[in-house]
Amino acid sequence: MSELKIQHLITLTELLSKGAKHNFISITTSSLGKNIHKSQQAASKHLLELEEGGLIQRMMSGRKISVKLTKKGYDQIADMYNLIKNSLESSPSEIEIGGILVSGMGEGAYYMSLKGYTKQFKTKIGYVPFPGTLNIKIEKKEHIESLRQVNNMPGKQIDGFSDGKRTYGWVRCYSCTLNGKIPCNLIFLERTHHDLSVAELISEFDIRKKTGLKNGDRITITIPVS
Amino acid sequence: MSELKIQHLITLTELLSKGAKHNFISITTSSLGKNIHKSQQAASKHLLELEEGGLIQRMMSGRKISVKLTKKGYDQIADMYNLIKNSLESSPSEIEIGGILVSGMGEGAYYMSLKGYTKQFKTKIGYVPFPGTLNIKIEKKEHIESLRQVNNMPGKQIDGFSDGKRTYGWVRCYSCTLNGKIPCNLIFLERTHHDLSVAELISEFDIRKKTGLKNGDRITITIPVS
DNA sequence: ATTACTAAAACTCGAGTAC
DNA sequence: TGTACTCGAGTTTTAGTAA
Repeated sequence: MSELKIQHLITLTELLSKGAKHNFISITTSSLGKNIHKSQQAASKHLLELEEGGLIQRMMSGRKISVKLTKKGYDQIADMYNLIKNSLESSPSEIEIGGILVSGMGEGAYYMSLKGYTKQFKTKIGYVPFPGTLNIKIEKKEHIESLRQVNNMPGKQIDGFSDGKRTYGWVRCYSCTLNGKIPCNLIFLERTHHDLSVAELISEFDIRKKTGLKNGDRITITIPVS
Repeated sequence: MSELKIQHLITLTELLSKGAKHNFISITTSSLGKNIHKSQQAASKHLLELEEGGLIQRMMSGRKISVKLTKKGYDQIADMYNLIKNSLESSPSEIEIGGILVSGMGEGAYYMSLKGYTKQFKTKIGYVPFPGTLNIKIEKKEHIESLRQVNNMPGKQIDGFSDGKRTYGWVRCYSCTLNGKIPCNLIFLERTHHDLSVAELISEFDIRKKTGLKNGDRITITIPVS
């Protein structure tokens, strides 16, 4: 992880951005200090230390200083660059939420079968869900937080409607997979907007039947993230 | 340049590489400490400070800690990444050397016209140089250093030869431009290997005639770098 | 105007330790 | 085991200042 003192990285980067890779650049310690948000004295010391460490080549020219990175100095920056780059790239772009299968309120099945919803499901998520939702009890605080995060992401919105007697709220869908393989949709309902300790899943088929999952089984939901 | 304390960047990067961008990851302060080459106490403090700065979201789960980067935390890393990236990329890949045109030793003209050299010039740099070299007096210490750097780079080697009476040393050529436009070659001669306060240029044409440059004029040589 | 020294203030770290 | 406090030692930064 580099025996490079980290504060010097900023200084090196500043010099590099001024073009100090191949040519000597002429600077003053106070301008450098200003740019790295340190005092003139600190900048002067950094330069001295960088030279001592063989990271820069430093010459006095008149009252100013001429500096150029050495190969070692350049390599240090390149190393740090690659370290961050790898961290950024190896970062998986999925949210994982674990929970326990519980029995849902039977009413879900009824609502989801209403014509006002099914027409939209067909066009927006590509299928009419099997009647009935899969309820997942989320136990870990951090998974509830993750669910909150999903809730703040834009999803596929199924609009609410009214049949004259009453109104039915919107449903927001997030494509996801159950236990890494079963495709389904995580849904948020307008009416239960507040409760994030239970996640509801819908799927084209009867998941309980297809997978043999029973209440009390631990499951994992994986939601892809942009 | 970020009000982010730099030492925390390492911690953030470590968390990110463990996948803390989208999901809470479960860690102990001592394992984190080990990874960032700091003590358990330092790791604990860093986490506390990162949370305070709004860079991570932190939850106790049992005896361990669950951590996730916030948008702000992620942005900080991305910012630093882009900063370094820009520095690395905006870095011009040329060496610039300034100097003053002086009269060369007339002998240069003679040597460069020898068959043993001209044949090689034709094949290696594409032309037979105008007889006579252009001598540039380098005044700034840092430009002499730059010249030394060029001298350490691999160039196009014109081999020495012998005509039976005496031997002629090698010549090394570096394609460059004079004052940003005139194409020419910077040459190093075996016999003057040591003196880097004068640079010698050769060109296909008579530069003095073509440009009207006279002794005492300030000129700039630009040498492209891999 | 510069650089860079000294001394003191401000930080950061880790050992010891409480919980 | 865990986290995270206090406190002393070491390090870094800055103010003041010499050259």
